[in-house]
Amino acid sequence: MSGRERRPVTIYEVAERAGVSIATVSRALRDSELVAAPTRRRVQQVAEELRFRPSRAGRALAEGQHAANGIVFPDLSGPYYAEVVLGYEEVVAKLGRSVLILATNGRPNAAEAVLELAGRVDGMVIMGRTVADEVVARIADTGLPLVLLARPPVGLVDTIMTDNEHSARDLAAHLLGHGHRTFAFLGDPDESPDVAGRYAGFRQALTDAGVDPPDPTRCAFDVRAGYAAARELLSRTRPNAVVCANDEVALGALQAAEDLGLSVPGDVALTGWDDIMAARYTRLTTVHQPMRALGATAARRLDERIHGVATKTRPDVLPTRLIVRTSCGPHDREV
Amino acid sequence: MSGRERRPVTIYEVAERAGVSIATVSRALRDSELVAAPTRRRVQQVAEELRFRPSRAGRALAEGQHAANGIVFPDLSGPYYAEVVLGYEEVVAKLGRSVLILATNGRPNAAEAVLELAGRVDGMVIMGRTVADEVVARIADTGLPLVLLARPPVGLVDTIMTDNEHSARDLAAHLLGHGHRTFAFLGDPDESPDVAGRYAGFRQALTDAGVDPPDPTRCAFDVRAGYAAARELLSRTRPNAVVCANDEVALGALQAAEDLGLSVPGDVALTGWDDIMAARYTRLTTVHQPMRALGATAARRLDERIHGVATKTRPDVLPTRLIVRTSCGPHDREV
DNA sequence: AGAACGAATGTAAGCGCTTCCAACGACGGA
DNA sequence: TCCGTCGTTGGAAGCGCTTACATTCGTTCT
Repeated sequence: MSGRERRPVTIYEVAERAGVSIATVSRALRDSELVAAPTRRRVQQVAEELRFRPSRAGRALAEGQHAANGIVFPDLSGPYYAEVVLGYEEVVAKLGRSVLILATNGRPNAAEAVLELAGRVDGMVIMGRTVADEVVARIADTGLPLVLLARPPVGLVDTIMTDNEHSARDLAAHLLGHGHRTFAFLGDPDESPDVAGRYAGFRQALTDAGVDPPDPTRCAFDVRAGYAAARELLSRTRPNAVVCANDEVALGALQAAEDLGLSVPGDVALTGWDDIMAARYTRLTTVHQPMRALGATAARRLDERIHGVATKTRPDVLPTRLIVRTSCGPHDREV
Repeated sequence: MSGRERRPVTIYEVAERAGVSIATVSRALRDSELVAAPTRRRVQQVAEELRFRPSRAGRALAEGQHAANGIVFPDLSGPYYAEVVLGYEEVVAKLGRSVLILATNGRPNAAEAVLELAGRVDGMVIMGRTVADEVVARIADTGLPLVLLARPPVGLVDTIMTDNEHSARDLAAHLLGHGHRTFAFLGDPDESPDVAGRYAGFRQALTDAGVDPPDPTRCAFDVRAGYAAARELLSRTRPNAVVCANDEVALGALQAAEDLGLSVPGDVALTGWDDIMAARYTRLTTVHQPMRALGATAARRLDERIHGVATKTRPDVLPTRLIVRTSCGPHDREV
C-alpha cells in the first residue's frame, strides 16, 4: 500500500496536519490537561491517522533520561537467570521503564558491551561473574546507578545476594544427620561468588562438626561438566555424599552414578542448589533460591537509587530454603 | 570522593579539556582514521579521565537510528522462551546492537507497552500470543521492521515458526505404532498458534489412519493446569495415550497419573512437546524444538529487514525432531 | 616563488522532542 | 469602559551527538 523507504512520521508533520504547533502536539499526546479538549482530540486523531510513533531518542534527549534500565547476566540458558531477569523485567515495566538485557556468556568484548549499555540506561544491575570489578568501578564512577546481584560488593555499590552460607550450613547439618561423614564438593568456588559462599559455608559447618571438609572438585556449571567430574571422582573414591554447586552439576552427577551402577542415595548421596524444575522430578535434595524475588528486589533497589531516594548503600541478603527430597538419604523408607 | 548529583559529562567538556572541538572528539572516539594520532590519543585520554560516557540518545537522534532491537514474548518462566530470547540476544549483540525485552504475560496494557517499545528500536520480533493482530498491523503500518515468531502471519510481515504439524504427525504415527487407539489431547488450540498446529496435525494424522481423533481437553500451559486437567480426565476415562500440548502440561499429567496409581506408560502413555530439561529426566517422549535457532533466525531475518536487504516476505519453518523416550510405550522391555 | 593540494580540524546545522516563557483573546470585576 | 486574569497556544531554546562543509596550514609541484 504505502511507498517504500518511508521516513518516519515526526511531530512536525502531525502539528502541521492538525494546524497547531509542535508544542501543542507534544502536550496533547501527554500532558492532556494543559490543552483544550477539542484540540487534544483533533491532534490525537491526526496522530492516529498518520501512525505517529514518537521517537524515544528525541524524548530521552530532551528529558535527559532514557526511562530504561539494563541488566547484565552471564547466561540465560539455565532456569536460574531467566527467572531473575523475569522478576526484574516485571518490576521495571511496572515502573514504566524499558529493559535492556545483555548476556556476557563468553563474549570476548563483554566489558565494552557493558560500557555501551551504560550509555543507554538510567541505571543497571550486574549479575555474578560477568565483568571485572574494574569495569564495575569505572561505571559506578560515572555516577550511573548500579546494583550488584549475586556478586561481592565493589566500592559503594548496592549489593543483593542470597544467603548461600546459611543454606550451606543447613545442608551440611542435614547431611550429617543422615550419618554421612565423608564428602566431596563438586564445583569451582573461584568461578562464582555464589559457589564460593556455598563452599565456604559447607566447609565451615563440617569443620565445626569435627568432620574433615573436602577440597572442592572443580568443574564448570553445566550438566556435562558435572557428569565428567562426578564420573572421574566416583570411579576413584567413594564419599558418603557429593554436594554439588548447583542442580545442573548434580543432574550430571546423578547420571554418572547411574552409569557407574551406583544407587542414589544408597551408595552415594547427592545434593544440588537452586531447585530448578528438573530437580523436582529427579527427587534431588537442593536449596531453593528466590530467583524471581532476587530480580524484583534488584529492580526496586535500583529504582530508589535512580530517583535518589536511597541514601546509603546497604547490602541485602535474601533467604534461601533447604528442600529435602530423597537424594540425600533415606527418610522413613521412602527412597 | 566526587560531589553529589553530578551531571553527566558531555562531549563539550571533553572537547574543552582536550583543547579541541566537539567534532574532533566525536571523531577521535570513533572514526579514528580522520584525526591525527596524537590528537586522538590525547582526546581518548581526556575522555578516560573524565569518565566520559557518550549518551546514546544523542547519537541515536543524530544518526536516526537506535541501534537496538526489541523482542516481545509472553513469559520467560518456562525454559522455552528463555532459550529463544537467548538465541536472539546472541545474534543481535553480535550485530552490534542492543536488545530490549518485553514480557506481556498477563500485563493489562500490553498493547501500549509494545507500542512504546516500538519507539525505542529499529525493529522487533513479536512472539506467539502476546498482542492482538490489530496492534501488530498498526506497528507494521508505521514501517517498523517486524518479524513474527511462532505466530500466524499478519499482513506482509515475516514469520518464523516451527513445524508443529509435521512433528505432530510423527508423534501420532509413533503412538499408533505402539498400538494405542484411544487418545486424549491436553491443551488449548485457541490459546496459542503452536498448540493449534500441534492439535491440527495430530488430529489429521489420526483421521488419516482411520482412528477417531479426540476433541482437545482444554487447559492452560503450566504444570498445575496439566495436573488438574489430567487428574480430572483420567479419573473419568482411560485413553491409551494422552498427548500434551507441551512438556509442562505433560509433567503435570505424569504427576496426576502417579497420584491416581496409574503407571506410565503401562496404564496410560504420555507425551509432551518442547523437550525441556525436566523431560529428559522424566523419560518423557516429546518433540524437540530448536528454540535457540528460532531466536537466532528471527534476529537475522529482522536484521535483513532493517537493512533493507530482504525483499519479499517469506515464511520460515524450522524443523522439529521427535524424541522417543519411554513414556509413550515400551521399547524392547526398557520402560 | 606561487599555486594547488591534502591532511587536520573547526563551524554549524540539524536529529525529534520537551518545556519555559511570551502572546493572545475572552471574560469578569471595578 | 478598562484592566487584570486565566485558559490556550505558539515561539524558541536546548538536550548531546554526527557530519557536511568550510577553513587553515604545511607540502609539493612547476
